[in-house]
Amino acid sequence: MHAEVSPVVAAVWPAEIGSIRSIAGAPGFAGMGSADPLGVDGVRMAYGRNEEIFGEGEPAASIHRVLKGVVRTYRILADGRRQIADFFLPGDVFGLEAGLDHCTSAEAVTDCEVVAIRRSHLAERAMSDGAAAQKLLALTLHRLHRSEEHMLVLGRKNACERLAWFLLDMSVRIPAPDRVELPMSRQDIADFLGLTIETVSRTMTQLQDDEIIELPSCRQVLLRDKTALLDLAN
Amino acid sequence: MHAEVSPVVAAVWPAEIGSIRSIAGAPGFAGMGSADPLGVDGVRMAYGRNEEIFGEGEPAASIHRVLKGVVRTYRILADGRRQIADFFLPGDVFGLEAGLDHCTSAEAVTDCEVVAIRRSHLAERAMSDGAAAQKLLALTLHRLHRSEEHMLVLGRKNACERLAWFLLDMSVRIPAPDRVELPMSRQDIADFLGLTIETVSRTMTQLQDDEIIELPSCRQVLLRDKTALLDLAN
DNA sequence: CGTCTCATTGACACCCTTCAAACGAAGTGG
DNA sequence: CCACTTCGTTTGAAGGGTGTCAATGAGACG
Repeated sequence: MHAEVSPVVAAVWPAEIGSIRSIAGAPGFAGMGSADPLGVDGVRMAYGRNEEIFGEGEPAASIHRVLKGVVRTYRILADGRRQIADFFLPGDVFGLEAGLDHCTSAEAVTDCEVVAIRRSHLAERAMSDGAAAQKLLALTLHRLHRSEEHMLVLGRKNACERLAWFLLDMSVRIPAPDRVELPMSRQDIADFLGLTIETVSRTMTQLQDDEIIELPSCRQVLLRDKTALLDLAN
Repeated sequence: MHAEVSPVVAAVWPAEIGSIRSIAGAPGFAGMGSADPLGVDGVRMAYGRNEEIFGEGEPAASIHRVLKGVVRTYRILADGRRQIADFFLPGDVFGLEAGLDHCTSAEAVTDCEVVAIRRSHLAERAMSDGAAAQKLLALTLHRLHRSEEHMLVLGRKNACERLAWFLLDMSVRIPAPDRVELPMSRQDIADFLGLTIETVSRTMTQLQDDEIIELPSCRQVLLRDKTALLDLAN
């Protein structure tokens, strides 16, 4: 949405730097990035809340791994309807693309830091190192698996089931056994689950009325009855 | 895209053979499999209409490539709701899994032939041959791309837009410029698009009434006004 | 011709969306 | 410290798009 590029840093890596807000404190900012689990060096970057990390149609020169914070990837239709493909938590990789360009956009849900890993470097490495290639494939397959589950949710589940699935998924990924601190807004949840913000809100309070969850605040969810949630989520 | 079928075929592995109907005519039924574009030998198999190729939960020992016919992969909920993940045409690869087991089921939409390629062989090959690994990754990324587009359709498009998108997609993949011979039933289309069979049927006739398509028979669709379709599909 | 399967059409209900307003929390300035 | 604004969330009322249930129609096959 609003990518403020620092004039100082932009000179170094013009196309790759987001806002430098959080990165300012980071020590080794002028050298190479940290070596990713994939075995390739990357460039560390920071983004403010709602800042765009990359946009649909831009050349996909890098894949990204979340270090801190939460990221969303999404596609939008001409009239503004948005479908969030997924939320990415620390450790997760996003921005995997089949073609040369990004076919989804990515934004920071919260202030966050990510490593951008050049595809060219990655390809080079993967070509010679079978284990690295396998890791990359495993990541992609995992994404595919999640996508297919998401499709089932979007195509065949009702609002209540969708939300139950979402909350359970978040509680597994956060991970905090039965107290989930949602990093995203109701609008994000709605666009992730193929619903409207009103339906998400209504369904949340319904689950609370049924004593399945509890909402101390709108970002905090206590999973009171996980069995019921699992039952709903199928 | 289209894999050419070698006349030489398939070792006899009882556990892996579907119906032998179509295979019966094949001559070299006891030899090695044909070399797949991925560079690994596979076992050729044939399946009759609606026959299961693999089921959710079964060990995923192989990935599959369609040689002839059409395949669907899907997931089902406990109460029978089904979401078809995709249809696979000749040349397409399906059965890519992140874990050890299949998390989707696969069935023959029409009588079909597929090659089953052992994951162990593939992994072995990919470990030493960087180009093979890259091909496999590209296939998986392509699947991911389609999944994410499908998610947008399921989460954010109405019945008319979904059907328009589906028909255009089929017309590209078949490929017959503006006469599409649908290989699948209305129920399959419904379960692919997250609709009911009745809604699919009604929407089809609505598109016909609007002179956007024409339905000589229920399996044959003439795309009269592709511009209108593209407009609907976004 | 009868049967079976699949597709189409109709009537009605309901879940979710839309539109609108009220509410609450957080931040700002007086 | 308290108005005031702003943003996000919740709640309400009404309407519409799809689903559900049921009946009819159309091919395929024996």
